[in-house]
Amino acid sequence: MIRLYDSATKEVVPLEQRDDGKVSIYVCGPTVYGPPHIGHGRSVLVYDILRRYLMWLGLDVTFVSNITDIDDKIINRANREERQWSDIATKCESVWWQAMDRLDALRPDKTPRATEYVDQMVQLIADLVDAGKAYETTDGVYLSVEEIDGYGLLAQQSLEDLRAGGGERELVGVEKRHTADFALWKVSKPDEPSWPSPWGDGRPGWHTECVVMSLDLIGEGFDLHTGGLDLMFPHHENERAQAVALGKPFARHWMHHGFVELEGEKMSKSLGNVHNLLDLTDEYDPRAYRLLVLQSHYRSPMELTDESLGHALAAMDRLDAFARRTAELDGEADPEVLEQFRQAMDNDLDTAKALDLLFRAVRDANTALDSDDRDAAAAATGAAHQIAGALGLRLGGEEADVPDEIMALARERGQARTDKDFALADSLRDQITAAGWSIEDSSDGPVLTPVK
RNA sequence: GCGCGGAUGCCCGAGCGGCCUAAGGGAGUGGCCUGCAAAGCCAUGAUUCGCGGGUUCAAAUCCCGCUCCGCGCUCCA
Repeated sequence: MIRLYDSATKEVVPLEQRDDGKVSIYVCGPTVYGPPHIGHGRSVLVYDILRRYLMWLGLDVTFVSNITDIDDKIINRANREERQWSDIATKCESVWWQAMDRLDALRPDKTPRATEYVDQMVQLIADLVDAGKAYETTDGVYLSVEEIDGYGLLAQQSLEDLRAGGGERELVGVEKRHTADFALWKVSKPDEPSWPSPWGDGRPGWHTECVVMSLDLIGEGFDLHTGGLDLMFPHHENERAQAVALGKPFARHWMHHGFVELEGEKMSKSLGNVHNLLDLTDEYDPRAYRLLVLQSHYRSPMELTDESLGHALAAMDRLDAFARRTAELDGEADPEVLEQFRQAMDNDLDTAKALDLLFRAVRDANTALDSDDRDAAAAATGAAHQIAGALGLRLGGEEADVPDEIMALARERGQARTDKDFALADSLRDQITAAGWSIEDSSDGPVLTPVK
C-alpha cells in the first residue's frame, strides 16, 4: 500500500482506505479572483500525479476539488473594477480550467462551487451554534476554538502560542472570545452579495466551505485531504475543527506540498514576482514544468528558473526522441522495472526515483536497439511508457504534419546523398533547418521534426 | 519572538546511520557511430554533502551550537 507523509502525525504512514479499492481525495481548489500562478501549477501537478498513479495501481479514485467563487478578494476586486463579483468569478474560473488543461491535468470528478452550497453551510453553522461550539456577534458567527479537542494539531502549536502570534493580526471580529476564533458566517455590508441566514444576511466563511463540500461529496472519514503548506493553518485546522465540533470523522490523512521559489524568494502576490501560469505555458512546453515537479520531492521547496525550465525542455527532447525511435516496438513491460517504480512511488511519492527509473529504461532501450536486441528494447520501452503514463508525462508530442515543400526538400536531399553530392545535401539541410524543421537520418530513413 | 522545514557537483535535484569510492536530468569535455551532422551509446566529473563541535566500530544521514534561506503564527497553492 502507498505510504505518505501525514501532516497531522508527521510520519510516513500507509494511506489507509475507508473503502477497499477506493480512494477519496479532496483538494483545496482556487479562489477565483485572478489568474493562476506557477505555484497553483505545482499544486495541480502534484495531485494530478498522485491521482494518476493511484489509478494506474487500479484503485477507484474519487477526486474532488472545489472552486471558491465567493470571497472577500473577489468582492474587493469587483468593487475596484466596478464589475459584478459573479462576472469575475466566472471569468477567472474559465481561465483556471484553461491553465489546468494546458498542464494536462485530469479534470476533477467533481468541482463544487461554494455558492452552490450556501444552504448546507448555513445548516452546518446552525448545528455548531446549537451544539454550543459557535457564538453570534454583531458581525457574524464565530467558532470557539477553545471548545475544540486537539485544536492546533496541524498548526503544531499550542493555542497559547497561537495567541501570542506575530502581532500584525487584523483587528476584525473585535467581539471574538479568542483571537484564534474564526468566522463561520460574515454579515454583509449593504451592496455586498449576500444570502439569508438566521444571523442576518451574509456569506459563509472560507473555512466552512470546504468542510461542507468535502463531507457532502465524499462523506465522513474520507481518505485524504490535500493542499499547499500554507493551508495547513489556519484553513485546514479550522475545517477540521468544525467537523470535530460536530463529532464527524473528517480526513483520515493530510498531505501538504511545498512552495515554488524564484531565486530563493517565495513567490507570492505581495512580492510582485508572480509568474502567470498561462504565460509559463505559452513560453514553455507545459510538460517541462511537469518534469521539474516530478524531479523534486513534493514536500521540498522547488526552485524555478528559466535555466531549470530550459534543462527540463532538453530532457523532454530526449524523451521525445526516444518515443519516436521506439514507436514501432511493442512488447510487455519489464515487470522488474515496474516493481521498482511501484516501490519508489509507494514510498511517499518518490517521483525523483521514478524519473531515474524512466531515464534508465530509456537508456536501456536505446542500448538494446543499438545492438539490435529488439526484445530487450521492447521490454524497456514498455516499462518507460508505463511509468511515463502513470506520471502523466506524454511522450513523443504530437505527430507533426510535414508540409509538402519540406517533404520535397527532404526527398531532394535524399537523392543528393545517394548521388554523393554532399554539398547539395548540406545546403538542402540548411534550407530545411531555416524553415524550422530538423532532419535526422535514421536507419529507417529521414525523420523530420519541427523545432520548437 | 514562538513553531516547522531546508542548505548536496558548473546548474537542477535524489539519498536521510554501513549497499555512498553520493542517483537521475541538464550543461561541458573526450571517444564510438555518421559522407558530415543529428539522434544514440561509452567514458569523464563532488577524496565530498552550509560552518564548528559531539555521539558511533561506522554520519551527507543522529545530537548540540552558529550562519543563511523558506514556510506558518494574517488573505495565500
